[in-house]
Amino acid sequence: MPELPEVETVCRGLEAALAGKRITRVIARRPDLRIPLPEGFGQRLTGARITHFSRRAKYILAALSTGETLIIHLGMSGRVLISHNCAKTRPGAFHHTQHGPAKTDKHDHVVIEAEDGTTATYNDHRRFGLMDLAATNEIASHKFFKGLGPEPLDAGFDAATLSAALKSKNTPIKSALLDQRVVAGLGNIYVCEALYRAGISPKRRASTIAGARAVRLLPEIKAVLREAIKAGGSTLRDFAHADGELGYFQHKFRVYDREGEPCRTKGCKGTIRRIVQAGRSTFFCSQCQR
DNA sequence: ACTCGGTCCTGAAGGC
DNA sequence: TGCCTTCAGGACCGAG
Repeated sequence: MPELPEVETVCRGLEAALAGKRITRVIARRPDLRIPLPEGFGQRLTGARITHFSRRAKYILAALSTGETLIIHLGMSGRVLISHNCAKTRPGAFHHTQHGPAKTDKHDHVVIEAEDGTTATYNDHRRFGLMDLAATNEIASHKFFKGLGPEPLDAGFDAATLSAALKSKNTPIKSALLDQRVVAGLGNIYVCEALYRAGISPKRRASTIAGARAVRLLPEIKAVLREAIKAGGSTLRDFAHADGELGYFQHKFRVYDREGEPCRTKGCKGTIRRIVQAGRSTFFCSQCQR
């Protein structure tokens, strides 16, 4: 389930592997991802040089020398597998990058090959992900991006900003934080984790978070994201986590997927509960989250 | 304008 | 053992 930290990790892996290189070949085995690949997808990419990769919310943006930007969303099962033509730089930890030609998985939907033989293979068994191409100077007004809220790790995202966004919201805070218009990039896991760290009940109305509770919540959102990026990034040097895995951070979940297990807050006798909010699982401790 | 539920997809896991 | 059902999730879309 790639959320902001996983997407950031994949993005850094792509930057290290492909930035500055020219695309020499594109294979679109399966054009029907969540939305169809754009018209002329392969032709528009082939020959282009990738200037750099960046991330906005859960989207990866690859700026191209052609004036277009390749937009990638990993959905919930999307991965990017990187393989190098040179055996010495091959990570080896992943079966997809063993010696010889990489084995083609039936969910390898798009393969992008660079001039030096480096390939990035987009694999997505549920096809919730997507790729699109748009003019770089129109990205900000592109439908995927125009309604997005602030980046949670930007310095400008402070308690006052969060407060203002929550003030008029009548949904539970859990749902509000999943709303990409409020803050961009959070998903189910990190919302649960941030609320737990801040000691705030996911059931509480978002409007009641504005003010003092937002001051408490804001640094926890930033902290959990930074820690998760660090966990992903720590294994990035060998590109092992350019594939969207959760890195080692999944072992650090304090509430997510821990239903029935004891709360880890010191002195708390609570048990982690699971409830469903807006069709999504929420994990929390009703003892120390108020 | 705002909120909610349904939808897409398929592999994993649980039930009988 | 094996079939069937259910669940997971991000973002969009339509209904209320």
